Amino acid sequence: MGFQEVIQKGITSAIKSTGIAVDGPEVILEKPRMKEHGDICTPVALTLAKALKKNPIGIAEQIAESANFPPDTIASVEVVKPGFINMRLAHGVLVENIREVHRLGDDYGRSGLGNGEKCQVEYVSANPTGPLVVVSARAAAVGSAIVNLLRAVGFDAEGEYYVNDFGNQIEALGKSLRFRVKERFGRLDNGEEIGAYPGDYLKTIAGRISEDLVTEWERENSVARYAEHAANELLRSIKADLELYGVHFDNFFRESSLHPALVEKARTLVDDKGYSYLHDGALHFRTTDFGDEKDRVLVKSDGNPTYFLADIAYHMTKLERGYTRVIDLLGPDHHGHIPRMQAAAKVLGAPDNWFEAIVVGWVRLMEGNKPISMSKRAGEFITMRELINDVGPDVAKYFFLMRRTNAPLDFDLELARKQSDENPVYYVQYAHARIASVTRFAAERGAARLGQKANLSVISSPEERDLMVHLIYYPYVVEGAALSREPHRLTVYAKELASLFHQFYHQHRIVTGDQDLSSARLALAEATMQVVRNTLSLLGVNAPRSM
RNA sequence: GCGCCCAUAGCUCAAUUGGAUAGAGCGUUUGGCUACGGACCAAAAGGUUGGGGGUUCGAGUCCUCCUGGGCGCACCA
Repeated sequence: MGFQEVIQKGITSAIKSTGIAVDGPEVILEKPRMKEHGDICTPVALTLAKALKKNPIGIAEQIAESANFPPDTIASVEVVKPGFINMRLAHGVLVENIREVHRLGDDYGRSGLGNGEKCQVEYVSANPTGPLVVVSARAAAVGSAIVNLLRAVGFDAEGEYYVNDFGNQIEALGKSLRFRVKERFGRLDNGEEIGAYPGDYLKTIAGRISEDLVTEWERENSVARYAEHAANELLRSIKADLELYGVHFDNFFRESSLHPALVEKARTLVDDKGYSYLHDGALHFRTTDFGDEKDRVLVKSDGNPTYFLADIAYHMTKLERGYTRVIDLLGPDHHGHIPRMQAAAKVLGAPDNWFEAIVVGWVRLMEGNKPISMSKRAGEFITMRELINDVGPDVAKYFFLMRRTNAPLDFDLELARKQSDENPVYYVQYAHARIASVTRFAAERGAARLGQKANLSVISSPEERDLMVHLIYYPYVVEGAALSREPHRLTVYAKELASLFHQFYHQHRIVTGDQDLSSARLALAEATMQVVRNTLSLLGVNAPRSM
């Protein structure tokens, strides 16, 4: 049981034992914004005052007086102004937490909250019609961080990439590749145009196709060969880019594998539930019954299934595969899909809240304060690979994870390139490297082993205490970030942790002639290093021991 | 026109999901190492949270209207 649960229990039973309320509200604990307000506080008396129409201060005082906590957890309880109960943690609980960090190591911050529940995060899922661009880089960073977070709190989470290797866009891709191939061998017809995908990358792919193969494909007179080849080549390079970025998917699911059987099955399912109807020769899904603004087409009047129907089939497989919850990361231009997918989930028989959509906000690349213009149509855009080559995977990921996921993001390349104190990534990594360096120094002095058995009661300065308080909150930050799917909380936490360490380091020398003090401070520094590493690991960012 | 998202210090962003005096970094000004990493630390200045109204003990956060920006509103994916 964590320290918060212990406090919660103490307050809850105080509310009951004093007879303030038989069935009190959930005791919400918060970290006060200001240090003067203690280490932890609760506004529960304010909530109670509202319900009971009594004076909140009085209630708070009653709770404060009768609350019992295990020894060495709470040092002081104070009731202030409107009715807050502010508490100060005892040194013992902070010390015990440092030992906990050492004991658990990489597992500190992990929990079994999710009970091994099987869930899935689908992200990136960009069409294999070109290289990944920067918005996909953001989705990749966010998606993989969410998977890491869910695993950390005990969910059996998987990351999946849905490959749209079917349909009109792929056919258009085939045509464009065919153009590049004919261009290369000088076989272009008069007035022939490249079509939808004019980017140079198809030239590269065309350049690797042998003339024999081309002759064979031309004999079949089918763009399908070109399309299949292009999609496979592009998917291969997308996978390579993701590998370079350090983002690993558990599965790549191809849309083509849904056709035709599963797509047909999905259509039948909607039919059988009575939500489909024919209109103008096309089969429609009455998604308006579930709050969508208009009904959506499932089968076009030419007999071909829409993307939406395939997507229903895809989510049908997710349900069949036993995920109790699926989280889809959607591009900023796809937020309109949410209502129809919710409708689909209902008709598929999924439980409430089974389908969850997160919209990843736009990314605007900046060079200082000058936006970089990009046009996908003209084939001019900065790819994810170019971004990684420019600033490195760690910086790229960290920048994407600093902002709330659904908010638009300005990515300043000029700042990202800087290896200096202006760059927030290095600030955090520097703290880790600095501690690693100190431990090396301590080892030379033979002080390293002392850290393990340190008597932490000898440290008591404000800087040390602030650091310990921040460390004790880490598991709750992980939990909150996971449950709210907000990985950016981790970057905020990491920055604060690094800052508190730097303050401590600046104020106190760790390795001194005083062995007791040295080993105690070393134990604290090493615990900090461990938590920095755990945090960065969830973000998918390296924690270098030197830089 | 309808719907969704965004708007917080000069810039980039936080704000424990309705809590206390809205906080950091960068930039600006000023100061700080003869010992463990100066990619660091400290101090100052910087705000009508886009605007009006409402809900209540309490609003950046919730409801409403308005302004400005982005994106959707295909028998495309």
